[in-house]
Amino acid sequence: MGAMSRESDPEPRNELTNRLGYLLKHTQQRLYELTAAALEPFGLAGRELAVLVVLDALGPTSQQDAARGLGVDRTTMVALIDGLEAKGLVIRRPFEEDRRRNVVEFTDQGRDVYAKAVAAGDAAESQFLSGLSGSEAARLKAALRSLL
Amino acid sequence: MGAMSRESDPEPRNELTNRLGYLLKHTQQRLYELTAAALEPFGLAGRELAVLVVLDALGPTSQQDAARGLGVDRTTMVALIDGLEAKGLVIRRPFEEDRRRNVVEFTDQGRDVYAKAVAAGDAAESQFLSGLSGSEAARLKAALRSLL
DNA sequence: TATTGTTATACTCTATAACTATA
DNA sequence: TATAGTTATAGAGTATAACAATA
Repeated sequence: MGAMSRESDPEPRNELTNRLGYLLKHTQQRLYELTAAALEPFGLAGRELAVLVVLDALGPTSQQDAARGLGVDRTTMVALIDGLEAKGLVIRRPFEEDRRRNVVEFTDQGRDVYAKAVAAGDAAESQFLSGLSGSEAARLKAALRSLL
Repeated sequence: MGAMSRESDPEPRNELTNRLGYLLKHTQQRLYELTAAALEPFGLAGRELAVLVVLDALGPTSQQDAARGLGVDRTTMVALIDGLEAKGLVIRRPFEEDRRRNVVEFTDQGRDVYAKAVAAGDAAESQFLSGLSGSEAARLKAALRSLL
């Protein structure tokens, strides 16, 4: 068995799995795939649910603030809101006190879909974390939070 | 202070920071930026170092196996090896026992740059983790590893 | 028939620059 | 002068499809 005979052993990775960058990237990717599958019945992408979570957290909000809350550029938020609005989940309203801004808020349908989608997302997250104990999962989140 | 006055409070995020997907994506992104800065003096991108780590872990390897080890498609690996070969860090050799394959291996310069770059990458990772205790950091890695 | 490397191509996600309107 | 939203555009990073050489 020389070094060229690894085709029967696709995952040695002893070194890679000690690298934080590798671990973060691949866990993120796997959770993203799980979440995408869980959200598919609602016609929502993972990042669309993230926008709705921000809107829910902030209440009726300008696109700029929503973008800041999500950590993306405001030009990126335009396209995200376009998509959510096309699906009838949010609406843009003019903001009278500062007419440069829009107010973005849920539609009734949006609230309904959001409630179901966020539950499905949470279930996917729980399933993803099912190999960890409750306190291990909590410590994982706490550690990540403190790194940000 | 209505909901539209958040421009002075760019990071409420009480809900977002409880979502694992958000935490993973953003910690990954921040570490990636730190690592990219640390590797810049060596003319290496973060994912190029990752390829070199795989090559180091596997020894002289086919492109296909390197791709599997990194979790990318083999067509993606072609471009990555192209870049590393153009920088003189690795070479492709024909593999006589199976002439469909290349053997990819380090050049002398590649070994040298790799040693320095991986040290710089490790330093960036340590700095990123400096807010955690040693055992917290170890538990974080262990938790991520067990999720994969 | 299956696999390796390659190319051409396209898709997703994101940002930068420039514009309009408002402040 | 500065900010909010928008558009056009471009750049990463990635994958799919199709091909030649080889097994």
